[in-house]
Amino acid sequence: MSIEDSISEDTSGREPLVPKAVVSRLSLYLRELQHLHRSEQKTISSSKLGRALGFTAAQVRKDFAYFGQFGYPGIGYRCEELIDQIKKILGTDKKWPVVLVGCGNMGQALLGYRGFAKQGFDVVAVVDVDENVLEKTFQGLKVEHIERLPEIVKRHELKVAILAVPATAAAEAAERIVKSGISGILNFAPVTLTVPKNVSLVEVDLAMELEQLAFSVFQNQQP
Amino acid sequence: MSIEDSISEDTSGREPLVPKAVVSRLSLYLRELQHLHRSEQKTISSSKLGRALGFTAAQVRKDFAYFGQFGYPGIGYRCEELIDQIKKILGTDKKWPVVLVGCGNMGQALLGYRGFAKQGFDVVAVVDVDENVLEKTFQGLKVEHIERLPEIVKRHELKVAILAVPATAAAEAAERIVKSGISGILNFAPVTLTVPKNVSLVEVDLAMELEQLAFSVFQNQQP
DNA sequence: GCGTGTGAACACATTCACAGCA
DNA sequence: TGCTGTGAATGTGTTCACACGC
Repeated sequence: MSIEDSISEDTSGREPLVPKAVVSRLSLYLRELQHLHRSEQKTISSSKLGRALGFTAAQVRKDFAYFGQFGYPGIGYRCEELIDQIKKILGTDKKWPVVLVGCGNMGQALLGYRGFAKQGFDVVAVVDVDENVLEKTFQGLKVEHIERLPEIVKRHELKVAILAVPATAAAEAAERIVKSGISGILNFAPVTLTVPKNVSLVEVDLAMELEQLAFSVFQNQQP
Repeated sequence: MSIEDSISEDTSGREPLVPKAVVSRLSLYLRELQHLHRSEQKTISSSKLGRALGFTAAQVRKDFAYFGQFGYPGIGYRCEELIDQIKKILGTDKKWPVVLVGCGNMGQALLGYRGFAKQGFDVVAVVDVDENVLEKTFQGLKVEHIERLPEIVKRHELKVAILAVPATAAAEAAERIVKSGISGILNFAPVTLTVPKNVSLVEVDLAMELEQLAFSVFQNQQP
C-alpha cells in the first residue's frame, strides 16, 4: 500500500477529502462490477454488492456518496454506468502508458501479464542496465538502457513507472525515474523508497504479503 | 490485503485484539530492521524508525506495545532482538513450506523470486492442470497435477498455498486448495474468492495497485 | 538529556436508522 | 415495497503529553 497519502496535499484543510480506504475499495467495486457486467447483470443493489465483497450495504452506499449520486432508489446501481463513473474517478477511463524499469525475472513476468492492459495500462517501453537483457526483445519490446529514460518519458508522455529491479538496485533506479519526470512509481523491490512528495508511490512486497498470511493462519490455529 | 479479518474469530469479544493495520506495519518494521541490522546498526529509536517509514514515533511505540515491552528507555530498541520478536509474532521464526498452484507466466516468476526464501517461505511443490507445463521442471521442482494436492499437503504438512492461475480458473482451484486441507491462500488472480472462514486469504491484484497509483497521480496533478 | 510505555484526547472510519423517492 | 442518500451514533485507530527509567 502507498506510503504517501493517496490524497492530494492538504494545503488548506477544507475539502471533504476522500479517505484512502475508500479509494482502495473503489478498485474492488470496479472489478466486481466488471464481472457482473460480463454476466449480463444490468443492476445491483448496495447490499448484494456488499455481500459479494464482504462489506456492509451502508459502507457501499457511503463510499459512492463521496463522489456523487449514482444510484436509483428502488432499483440499485446500473452496472455499466457505475463502471464508467468509477473509472472516471480513478482516472482509468483513459489509457495509461507505462514504462517497466527492470527486466529480470519479475519484470518479464509483469510484461507478460495480460491483466494490466485490461484495465487500461499499456507497457510501452522497457529499460534496464543489465547487459544480458539489453537490446533483447520481450513481448515485442526491445530493452533500452535506463539512461534513455528521460527521452522515453517525454516521447510517450509517461506519468507512471513500474519498478522491478533487485533490492540493491532499487534506490538508484528510483532516483533516475524521479529525475526523468515520472510522477508515480509502482515499486516491487522490497525496500522503502524515498521520493519527493509530488511523486506518488505504491509498494508491493510479495514476501510481506506472505508474512501477513502466515500471521493470520498462525492466529486461526490456536483459538 | 486480506478480505478476512487478520485476527482470530471474535468468539467472545474480550481480548484486546491487535488491529490489522498494526500487523501490516509489523512487516514493514521487520524489513527496515533487517536492513539496519545488515548495516551493523545495533539500536534504533522509535522516532528514527518512524521517520524512515513515514510513521510517527508514538505509533511505532504503540504498535510494539501490543505485544510486550521490547524497548530500553534512553537507548531505543535493539535491532537484532526486535527482529527476533517480530518474527516470533508473525510466526516466521520457523520455516513455512508452501505450494505454488499455477505455473504459467506469473507462477514461474514467483518460483524464481528469491525474496520469499529470505523470509522463510520455501516453495516445495508446484501443481497445475495445463498439459504444457505438467511434468516439466522449474527451479528444480517438477510440476505435478493438481489432483495430487491432498497428498502433497499431507506429505509436507503444508498450511499455505500461493494461487497464481488465470482468473477463469481461480474459483475452482481455490476450492481444490481448500479441500486439500490448506488454511491460507495468497491469491494473485484478480477475482474475489469465497473461502470458509477458518481459511485465511490475502489478495494481491497488480492491476488494482496500478489503479491506486493512477488515482494518486491524477489527484496530485490538479491541485 | 534521551527515549520508552501508556492513559487521555482526538481524528477518522464504519454502522445505524430513517427520511424520501421510484 | 425496495432501495438510495445521509445525519447521528458508535467504534477503531492515531496522536498527544507526561511519568518514569537509563
